[in-house]
Amino acid sequence: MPVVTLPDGSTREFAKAVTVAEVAQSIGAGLARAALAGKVDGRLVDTSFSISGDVQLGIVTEKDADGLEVIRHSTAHLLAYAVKELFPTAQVTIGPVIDNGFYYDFAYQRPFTNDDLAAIEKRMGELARRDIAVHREVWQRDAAVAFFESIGEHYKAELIGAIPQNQEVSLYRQGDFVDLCRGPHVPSTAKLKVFKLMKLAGAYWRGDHRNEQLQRIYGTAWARKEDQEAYLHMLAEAEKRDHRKLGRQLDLFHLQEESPGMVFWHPKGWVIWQEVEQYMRRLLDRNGYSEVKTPMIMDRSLWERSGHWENYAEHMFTTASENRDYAIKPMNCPGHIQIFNQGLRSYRDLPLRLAEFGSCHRNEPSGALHGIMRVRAFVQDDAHIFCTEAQVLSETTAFIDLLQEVYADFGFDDILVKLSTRPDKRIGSDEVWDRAEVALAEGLAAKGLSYDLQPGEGAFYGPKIEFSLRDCLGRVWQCGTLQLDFALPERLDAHYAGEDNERHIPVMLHRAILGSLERFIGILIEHYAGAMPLWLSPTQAVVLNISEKQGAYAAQVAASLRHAGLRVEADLRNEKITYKIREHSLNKLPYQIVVGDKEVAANLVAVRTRGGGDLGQMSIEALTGRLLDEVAARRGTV
RNA sequence: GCCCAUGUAGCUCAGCGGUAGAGCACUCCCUUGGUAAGGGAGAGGUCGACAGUUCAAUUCUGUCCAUGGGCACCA
Repeated sequence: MPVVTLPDGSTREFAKAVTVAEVAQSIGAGLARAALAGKVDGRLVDTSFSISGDVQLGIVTEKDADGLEVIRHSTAHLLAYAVKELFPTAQVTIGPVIDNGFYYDFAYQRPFTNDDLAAIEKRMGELARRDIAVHREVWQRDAAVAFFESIGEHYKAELIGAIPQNQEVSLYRQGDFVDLCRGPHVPSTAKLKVFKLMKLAGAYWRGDHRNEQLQRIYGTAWARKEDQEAYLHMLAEAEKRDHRKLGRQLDLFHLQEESPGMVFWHPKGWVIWQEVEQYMRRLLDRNGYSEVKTPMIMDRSLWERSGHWENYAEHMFTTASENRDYAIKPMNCPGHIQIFNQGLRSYRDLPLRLAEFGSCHRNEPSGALHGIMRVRAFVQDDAHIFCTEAQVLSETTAFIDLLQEVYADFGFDDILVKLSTRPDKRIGSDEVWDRAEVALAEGLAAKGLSYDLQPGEGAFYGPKIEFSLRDCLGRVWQCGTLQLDFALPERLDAHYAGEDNERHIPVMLHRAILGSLERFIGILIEHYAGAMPLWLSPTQAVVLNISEKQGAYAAQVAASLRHAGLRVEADLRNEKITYKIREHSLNKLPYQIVVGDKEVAANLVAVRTRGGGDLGQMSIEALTGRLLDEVAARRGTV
């Protein structure tokens, strides 16, 4: 006599065991048609799931997040089904749900082509329209292994073989296609209406680069056609904002073959850089940091002592001279410890905060490079705080305050936090790691920040907190970091005299807010789609004369604004005003100052914003005040 | 580093076994025009690099380099 309690609190009693589908049918035919899965006591199940006892039940439809998940998962299976029909010798592996869709990895004797992709998508559509029922079957593990081996699916057999023996496994069957899967799945392929295969890629079996490479097919799937269209539109928007495209269009920087992963900053791009750097410099100064500069090249022995040579030699650029081997610094910390080590330090010097806009080089794998976001030469807004263990908490909270101020000033308000703990490859004892991990967690707790725990993702010398920004397209970028290090100061012989007149080893905090300036500027470009807030705009205003007669006045207006400290150009070219406005608008120039005979006569200017807003006529003084206020407030310009 | 794709004028791209084309940008001339493209003329390319096949290679093949999408990596 199962009693089913529905989400609204109402109950239904059945004379015997019923399936989720039958419960849905008892509520209404519409709901029965819409049912994709059920949620029984919090667990997602198929609509064919049989309820024999008293349960809480929710009918999952495409309106639920769970329903979308089921659709995507089932679409991944539909993809595998289509591939097996078209390429019977392809072997299936795994096909999980990811953000916005799914993928499925296959092993096949030749690479799939884009033509194959189109054929597969077409077949998926045909299979979906055939309304093929999806059945769940429960097998004994060993029988399942034997079955998949017998049909030549060795990867599946390996996966099932890893499941504990005597455990039952569930298989899903649709038509001729059978796959191992925990489920649940939609009851029929006809529920899968909105999907699109996106791209082909290579991926290692089980995510390990020592294994063979499989072929991954990515797809997107949605409950409603409008949702998919919105998603595809978002992708198109993201492409328009691509910092590589905008960097070229706006003449900010370029990259070229001769120095892969290293940026040539053009004058306009360098203005943005300098604004960012000077802003950070002022803020660090106000927050008790001392700026330093350390050598780019240091003897190999120093990197051996720091442990970097052992752990990262293959990713360091090296050079040699007069029988000495050097490394080009991949990071600034050993250099900062050299400064700390000069002279005898006292506990009274702590905390000592050494900051550097540190130019680093790392020989990143060629496949990792990505525009100016992932490069081989970069500058970090790096600093190292030498302190006592007792000071870690206050330094952590002060750092978080500073970081939040910076992100807010750049226009980011959605910040994600992750705490990464000890990796397998590490230096330092477990007791030290225990203390380090606790200290960071306490700092986060003190600021009331919630975070994701990433076990095993810490640096080799200590745990870390990572701060990521979510931009206006919802994409996440890791920028800030705070890394606790109990190991490196000891390795490089840093110590101070304590109040007890004993020798102590300081704790070191590695920290950055922007991360690399290259990457951060790339993020800014994409976040603002190139239309930077006024304070960061390479050219803040351009003065346009309507005809040659006003040339001298236009030049004088531009000079006056420049004198006030603004970055202003005069465009006196022999072109129509519409032509100039179009060009400067495309270049995302914040303010366009138009002067014609009327403005000259009245000693005024006509002001237009880059979004097309007409601010009308005003005096040069009024305009100057307005622009300076906007710069000071770090506001965005429409 | 691995898989796949791509590399033609400053940019975006077309083309093709008989050594190249468009649009925009650029230069000059005409035009002096009031809020997103006025008109005309001109200049510009060892078709990523190096080999090979061929009477002939930008085109076909191979190797390398770079870029793009993923994977792996990211101190």
